Amino acid sequence: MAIQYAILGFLSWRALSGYDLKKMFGESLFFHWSGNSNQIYKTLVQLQKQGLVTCEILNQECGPSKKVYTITQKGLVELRTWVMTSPDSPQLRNAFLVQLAWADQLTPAELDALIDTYEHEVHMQMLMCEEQARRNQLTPARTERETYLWHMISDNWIGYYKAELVWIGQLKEGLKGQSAR
Amino acid sequence: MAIQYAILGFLSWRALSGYDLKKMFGESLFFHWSGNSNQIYKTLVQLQKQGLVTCEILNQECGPSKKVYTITQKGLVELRTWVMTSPDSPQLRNAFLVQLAWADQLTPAELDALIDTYEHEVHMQMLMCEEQARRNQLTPARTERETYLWHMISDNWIGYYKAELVWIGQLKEGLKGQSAR
DNA sequence: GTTGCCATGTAAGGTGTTACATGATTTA
DNA sequence: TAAATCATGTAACACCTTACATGGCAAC
Repeated sequence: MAIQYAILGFLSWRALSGYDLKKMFGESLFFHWSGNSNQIYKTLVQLQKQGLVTCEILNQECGPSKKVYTITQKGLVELRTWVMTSPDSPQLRNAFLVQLAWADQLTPAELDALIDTYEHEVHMQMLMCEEQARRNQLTPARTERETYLWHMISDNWIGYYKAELVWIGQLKEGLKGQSAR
Repeated sequence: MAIQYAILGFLSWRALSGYDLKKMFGESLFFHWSGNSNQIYKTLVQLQKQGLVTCEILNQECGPSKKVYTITQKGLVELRTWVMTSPDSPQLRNAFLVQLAWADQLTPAELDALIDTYEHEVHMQMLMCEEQARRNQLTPARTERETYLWHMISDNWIGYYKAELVWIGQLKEGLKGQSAR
């Protein structure tokens, strides 16, 4: 999908350093990148080469100097163009479903344990998402519409986890019914 | 996540050639890999080196000869071990949500068009999933429980797309309400 | 004086993709 | 004879990850 557009997006909000972006990606659950320096610093250099961002070195009084990146007009156009491209359908990568596909060799107890572990994992993830949505930091809110959009993005994630938990419930029920026979 | 376990899984069902696996991954929506030769043939060689599969060259009367891979006892143990590992929480990679995060610079009409495109994409994907679940080919059904598990896997995917469509509906409603103000 | 945060960067490797190369056989 | 299918494989590269290197400054 390319992290470059996510970076351009954040820079369209405000000027940021590589370190700022690193933290943002590291903390955000909604932007799924890990926030590793390698990718971010390299991408920033590349964006600068393409003329999509400019870089200003800021010598701070306290702490080391940093490079603050600002999006250019060209960068804004590039971002806008990308935002308008036809979205791909989302790609789910749920390793658990692959595990489940070959889980028939497990005993009923082992399978139950596996599902419980997954349930717990999903539940935790949901709580973290809700917490992050509640704290609502590092989200631009320049217009009422933008606030709404970001709210709906959180909603999408939380809704997914909720639906997943419901599905897990059905799965367990079904297996209970099966072993009773 | 590693395609190797998905391959081991299929081989635990029946002996297959690289070409068979390539087709399976290419056709299956539930196993998200593209099914490119590079990955599959290399992985098979690697699995053979590890002693998890054995290879038999089959000279067919009609058509070119092929290498048929069979899972070993060691391979079955390896697969079982992996299936029992603690599942990670699923990772959603929905580029559309990232587009939406920076979509406030679009006009209402442009945003509507973007959402409509996504809705169409998701709808198509759902139909394809349903169709594949209905055809129900290339799914092992060695026990009643395995049949049930594979049914629930389809269900998970289809449920996701359905939930996504509901969410899109809410998103559109919300935007309508917003622009009315 | 060691831990932790700010800040930038590199090295190495994992995982997956598209595109291409090769060659035989079947079908239109 | 041109195309599609069967069958195996390589090359190049995109994207992302963990781990490491460097250095200053702050706090305890």
